[in-house]
Amino acid sequence: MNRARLIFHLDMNSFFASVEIAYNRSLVGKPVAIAGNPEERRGIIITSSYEARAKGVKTTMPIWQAKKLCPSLIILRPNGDRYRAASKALFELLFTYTPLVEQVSIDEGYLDLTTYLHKQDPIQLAKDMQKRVLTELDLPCSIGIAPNKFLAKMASDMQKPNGITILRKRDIKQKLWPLPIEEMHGIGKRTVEKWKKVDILTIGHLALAPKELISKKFGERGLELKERANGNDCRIVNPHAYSEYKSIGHSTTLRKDTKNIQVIRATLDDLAKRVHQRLRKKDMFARGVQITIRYYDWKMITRSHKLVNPVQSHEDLMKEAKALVEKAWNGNAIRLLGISTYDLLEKQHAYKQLDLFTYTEEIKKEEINETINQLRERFGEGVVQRGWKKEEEEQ
DNA sequence: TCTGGGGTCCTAGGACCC
DNA sequence: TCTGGGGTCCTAGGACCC
Repeated sequence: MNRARLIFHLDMNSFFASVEIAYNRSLVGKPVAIAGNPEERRGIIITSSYEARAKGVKTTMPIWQAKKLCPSLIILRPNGDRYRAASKALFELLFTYTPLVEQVSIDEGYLDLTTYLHKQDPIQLAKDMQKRVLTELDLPCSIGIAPNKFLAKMASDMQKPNGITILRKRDIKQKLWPLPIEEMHGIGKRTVEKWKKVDILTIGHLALAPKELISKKFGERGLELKERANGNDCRIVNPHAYSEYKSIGHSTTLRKDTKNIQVIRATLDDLAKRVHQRLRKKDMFARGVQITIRYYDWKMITRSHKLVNPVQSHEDLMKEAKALVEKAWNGNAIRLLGISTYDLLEKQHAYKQLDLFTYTEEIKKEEINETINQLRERFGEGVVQRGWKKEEEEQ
């Protein structure tokens, strides 16, 4: 049988807020929140420090509501460059332990330390890692230690901030199964009620539920979750997973819901420009374009289109997006617009593909010319010309 | 004054081909 | 007159996560 693995899940604690506090030590111990434009309606809480959370401030809460709960709340605009720089430093640090680091998002990742760790105590190793992140980057984190990704993820959530939690398979009955079903990673608030309806209220209920019931009500996905609830998860730690972009897009909530075609067009143009800039920066082309419309009533639709030739330019993206929006828009007031690209190709592959296209066109032309020459040789100029003429007429 | 913006993955139906 | 089944691609929608 396979040897048991040793997987760490490292999760930064209120990452954006912690980075801001690391930059400005006068914020230490204060309720800090990161939020979008406070003057506009898109001003929602993105994340907040533990002092703010203690007052009830939560992610996605509108600013005015957070202020009501915590009048002394210090609100900061997000500073993406800072967070990306901190994230880069974090993962560089993690890579000093093992090359088997899989970044999952800007602030969390898995490490496979199975071969790295011969005799060393995993808890000691985690303590060392956590201490280095804290002293070298001024940032707090929690670490989960387990034989697989799912258990490591659940473990890192159990103690925050600055926790280290070990979750062995033999611990799951006691530590994992009592948790309410909504705390299971992979079960969101949209399906909680569906689980509860069949009397699955805890992770333990899921683990012990009859396979037939799960399969019937929740399909393949449900069976997979049941396996995980039993502590089984054989997904590997893949260091390349994060860099392989599957889609690149932008979306924006408009200042006001609108039916104004000029506003819609200008917004699309801006989105197309930004998507183009990101594609160009990554040297990528897209073979698919998708638009998103969210209406005033929160109803959302998407329309997508596959392309024969990969695109990257602002103009091409705008052309595709505009056509999709014009076709899909039902005339109701629009709240949000988005453009996304998918089926991405790196530049050299895109060129290869374009070249191949040109190449086959060339071959076709050559073949046709050759045929004409052969006809000329056999029948003389007149016949050939009549032949071409005839074809044109038919078309 | 309810509810951002970046993503991934899964499902289901229809078209089309063999 | 009736009429299989599998595979792939495309599209739309939705759940979920950070």
